[in-house]
Amino acid sequence: MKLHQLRYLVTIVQNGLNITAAARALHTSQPGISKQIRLLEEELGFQIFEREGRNVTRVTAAGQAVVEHAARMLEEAENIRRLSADFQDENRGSMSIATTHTQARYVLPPVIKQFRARYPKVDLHLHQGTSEQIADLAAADRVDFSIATGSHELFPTLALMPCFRWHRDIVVPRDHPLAFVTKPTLKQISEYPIVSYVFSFTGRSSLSELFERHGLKLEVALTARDADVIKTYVRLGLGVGIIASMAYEENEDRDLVAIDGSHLFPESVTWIGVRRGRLLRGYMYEFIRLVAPQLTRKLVNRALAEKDAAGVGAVLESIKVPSY
Amino acid sequence: MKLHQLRYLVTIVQNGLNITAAARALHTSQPGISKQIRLLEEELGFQIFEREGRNVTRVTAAGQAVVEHAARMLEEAENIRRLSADFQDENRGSMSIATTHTQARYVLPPVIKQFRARYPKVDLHLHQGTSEQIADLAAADRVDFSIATGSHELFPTLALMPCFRWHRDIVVPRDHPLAFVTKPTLKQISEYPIVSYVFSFTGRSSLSELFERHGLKLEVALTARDADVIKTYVRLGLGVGIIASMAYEENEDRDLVAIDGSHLFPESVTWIGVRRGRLLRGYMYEFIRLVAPQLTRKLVNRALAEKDAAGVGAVLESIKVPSY
DNA sequence: TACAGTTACGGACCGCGTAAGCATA
DNA sequence: TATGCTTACGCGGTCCGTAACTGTA
Repeated sequence: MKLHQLRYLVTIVQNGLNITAAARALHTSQPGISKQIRLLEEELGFQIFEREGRNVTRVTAAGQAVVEHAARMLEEAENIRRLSADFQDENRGSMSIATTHTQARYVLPPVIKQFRARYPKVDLHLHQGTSEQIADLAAADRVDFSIATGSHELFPTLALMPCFRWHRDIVVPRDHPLAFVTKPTLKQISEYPIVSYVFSFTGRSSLSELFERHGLKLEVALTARDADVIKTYVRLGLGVGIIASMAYEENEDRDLVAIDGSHLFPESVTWIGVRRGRLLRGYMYEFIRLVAPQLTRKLVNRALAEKDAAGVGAVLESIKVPSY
Repeated sequence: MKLHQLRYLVTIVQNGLNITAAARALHTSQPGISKQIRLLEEELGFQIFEREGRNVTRVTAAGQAVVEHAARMLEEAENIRRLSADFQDENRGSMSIATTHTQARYVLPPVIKQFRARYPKVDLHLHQGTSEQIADLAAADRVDFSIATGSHELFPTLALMPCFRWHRDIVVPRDHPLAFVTKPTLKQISEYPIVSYVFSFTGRSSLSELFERHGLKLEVALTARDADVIKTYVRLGLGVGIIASMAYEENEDRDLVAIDGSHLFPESVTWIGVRRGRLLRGYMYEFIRLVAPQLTRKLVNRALAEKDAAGVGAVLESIKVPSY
């Protein structure tokens, strides 16, 4: 049993049992992989893959068990390499983040700016996507961090740590009737068409449900994927915008009025997720602290050492999560 | 980074930083190990060992971290090999048990007999010793199972699972005055010298303390390490014996009377311990069930998957532990 | 006829063991 | 002088890439 045989094995599984694809991913030749897998199967004394003719079609039950142990071994090997990188030059390395539009556009810029100033030699990679795309990247271990809101169930392998709480703002043009109301009611808002996020209208605790529960009719003028688009159409007078409070920018949005909607809409929490059991580079702890000062190195380590989401929850239960 | 380099590394640590000893343990040459360690250090970019002249004297902080990750990798590798063995011939293999005299002499014989009948091709190794010796064997991962009573704190890396509860018996010759008392009091017993286990007189909840709490004087005639010796001296009329209930044998001990002492002395629990995170062979699950039917395969797996003793405790909290 | 995997082969590399060298107690 | 680690070197095994072959959609 060799480490690279195990690496081949899990890469084949990750590539949908396509050996050629695995070979490309590993920058090596396909025959080499085939042979090593055969040797491994020979050594273990049982088939890892079921084959139909020449093609690999399924993982056997025994094979599945091997793959799981192998994956854990490779993860530890990766941890040792990260250790090595940290001891060689703790200021050099790379860091990849998958996140949603709101975080990437409004929350992260000042964080990234500070981080870059402190660690100029760290290569940064930012991937923007939907929750599902972020989950895929995280599941494939293609990113170091995931930063998003809600949807805990999409990220079963990560330790999700709360960064900050935030609420919704109602945004209207300066001359809009609502601009003169300090604490509008749902009923007052329902008199105008709504412009908000697509995902604010799906699932439980959606805007639609909220209005319905109050016996109000909700007229949706437009659903968008990000606050920039929403603000644009609010400016055009299409309706009343409901956006994340972080998305209202004092300077750029002077022509709009943001009204605190925390008395109307449920609070949300932005979390940062790291694959459990991972070893973080020194600068990664610093990055987390820039996003969420309450997440100390010690706390993060304890959370990452937990073996399931429930354990992580227990560790983080008592920490104070600031408002944005 | 190669698997065998990591194996060399942890073996050196296990052998007190003596490379020559590690080479002997690994059945290979000392220069080979030295070289591989140097290569590993070169690859990682930092020293794992501190050296004074030519001798290895300490593990560096970074090295310690590497050793820990490496140990986990090797454990997983071992798990894969065990998987392999199980799929090749699930009835063949080996199994080693470290246990105390009472368990080895009175509890395990019928268990082992059944096990041998079911799995004749499994090599059995039984190591008898004190709690401390058992703990050492378990810590060095030299045995598959530890079976003992009390002293949880000696076994931090094991998952300790309760097998059965047992109490103490008072044993006297058939013609002894106490032989005619069904439910003797501590006071009645204190009128005779006591013959019992060495360890029954040490630590908290010891016999001495028990008698003292009741304002009684305890006269110790003899302390022994096992019940066979105790019974022998009880036969000689040296005093009243206090032994584990399992140690009274209906057939062999007809000349003695055993009086249930559960109303006088605290109850004990015999547990079986397995290193957490280990993969067990099929027959090992069967062995556990022979010792303790309530420990199902599923339950054992859940216990072994926990990451600390507290987690194991939580998993096993609700199971019913039979009396012997 | 593409595509995926196997078989065959030569070259490069690498780990092991032996033997000799060096430092320390 | 014994112990323990390093250096040097040759052998054997192994892993890789290329190329040719086989089976399948």
